[in-house]
Amino acid sequence: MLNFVAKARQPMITTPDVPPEKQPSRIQLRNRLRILDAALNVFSQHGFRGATLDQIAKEAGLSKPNILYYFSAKEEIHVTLLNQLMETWLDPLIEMDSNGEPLEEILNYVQRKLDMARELPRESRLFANEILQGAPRMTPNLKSDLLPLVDDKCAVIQNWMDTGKLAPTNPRHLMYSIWSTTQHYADFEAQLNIISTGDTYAEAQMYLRHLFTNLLQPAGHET
Amino acid sequence: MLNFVAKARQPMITTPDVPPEKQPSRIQLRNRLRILDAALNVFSQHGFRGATLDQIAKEAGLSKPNILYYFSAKEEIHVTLLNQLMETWLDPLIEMDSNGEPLEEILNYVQRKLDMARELPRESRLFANEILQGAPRMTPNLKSDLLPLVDDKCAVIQNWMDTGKLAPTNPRHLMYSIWSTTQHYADFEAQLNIISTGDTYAEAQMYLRHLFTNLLQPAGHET
DNA sequence: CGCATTTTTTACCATTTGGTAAATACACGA
DNA sequence: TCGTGTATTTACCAAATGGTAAAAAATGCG
Repeated sequence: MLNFVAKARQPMITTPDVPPEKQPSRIQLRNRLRILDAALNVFSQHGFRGATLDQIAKEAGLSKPNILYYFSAKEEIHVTLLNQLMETWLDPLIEMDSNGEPLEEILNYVQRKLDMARELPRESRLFANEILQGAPRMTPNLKSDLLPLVDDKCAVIQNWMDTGKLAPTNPRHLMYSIWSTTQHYADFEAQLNIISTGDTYAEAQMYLRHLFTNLLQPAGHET
Repeated sequence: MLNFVAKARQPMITTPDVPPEKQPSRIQLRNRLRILDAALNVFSQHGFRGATLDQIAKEAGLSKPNILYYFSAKEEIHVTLLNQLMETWLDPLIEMDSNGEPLEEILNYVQRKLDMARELPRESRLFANEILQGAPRMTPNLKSDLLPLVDDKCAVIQNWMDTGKLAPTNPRHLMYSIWSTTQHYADFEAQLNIISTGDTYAEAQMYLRHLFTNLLQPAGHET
């Protein structure tokens, strides 16, 4: 019997936990990855309730009981994905440097978010699904991780505006609009595939740069 | 036995269909509305696969077989909602007048979309769910209704830009950004509830007006 | 009222779903 | 190579799910 609880990324060099819990074997590592990858496909497309273990099992190339050998329940797979996602998701915002050049920092943030939409569309959709459903399993994470981070970075942006380094506007809604415009390219891909023409991401990059530059360029700095 | 096919809104005054199909009774009208309302709650929160007839029945205050007396299958409820949604959804864009004052027309469109996010959040989420899942049941509608409309309106906007009435930018991506920023307030409500401060919609209205005015105001027209 | 039609309920059903138990096959270090 | 823990399969199960048939109840109209 296996089923070690998802203590995902903690390096845990400091306290060598009382039960010495041997490290996972190669097979465990490989299969857990397979399962999480398959589950990401399924959950991001159908949401938690709409996804089935059979689908995940099939996609992972494993039997259903075998999946439940690595994860004790459907929900555990989901929360594991969600926890991993939080890190990835917050990272670009964390990187925003209060000592950097303000407009460049914002535009960089937009660019990173757009890159993530292109490179990690499944993750974007997993997140969108979770929030659409009322964030039943993510509310604690959002409160503990996202909220303080947003508060912090909005204060930084507000400061940039107060000191005339950025044109004044609502920092929170600026953030919302960065999130929505960039994630839209992943979350609404099915719609864009129907109505889009040309290289969507290349166009998006130019357009968004233009959009946010115009908004935030302080007066008298037009190029 | 009932179960008349959803030929929803067609006034059909012209051709009085060969089988004279008596019009639905008060009870039918009331119960179909109840069911659709309940289904909108459930589908918009869980998506098609995640929703169950039992949930819908419970929420509608009817028994499950009774629901299947009015709609022949779960899917039929869903497509009925989706069809009704298309009309509502496209309406603000249809209203955009090529003879109006360009900037005002765009800002009006943004305003309408934002109003819809506030007043019809369930519809917004139903749509988002459908697209997130790859638009399996809506692709035909999008191709037949949305695509030509978008092409048309983008041409109008392009014309406004070419004639100097709007600052030049990518009309398609302008549209994407209007959709994403406004719908975000409905679709990501769970997230906003956690991190927002103050009157979100009042702030959003001001912010979005500012954002798109800055983008589209032709040079030399700053107020 | 009397009766046909409409609406609702009761009792099902086959399939799918998340999950378990136990037996079997496999890997790998001594 | 042998044995022990690891990994996988087989065979299940109870509950949930979409849906049906037919009886019962309610409606409404002549």
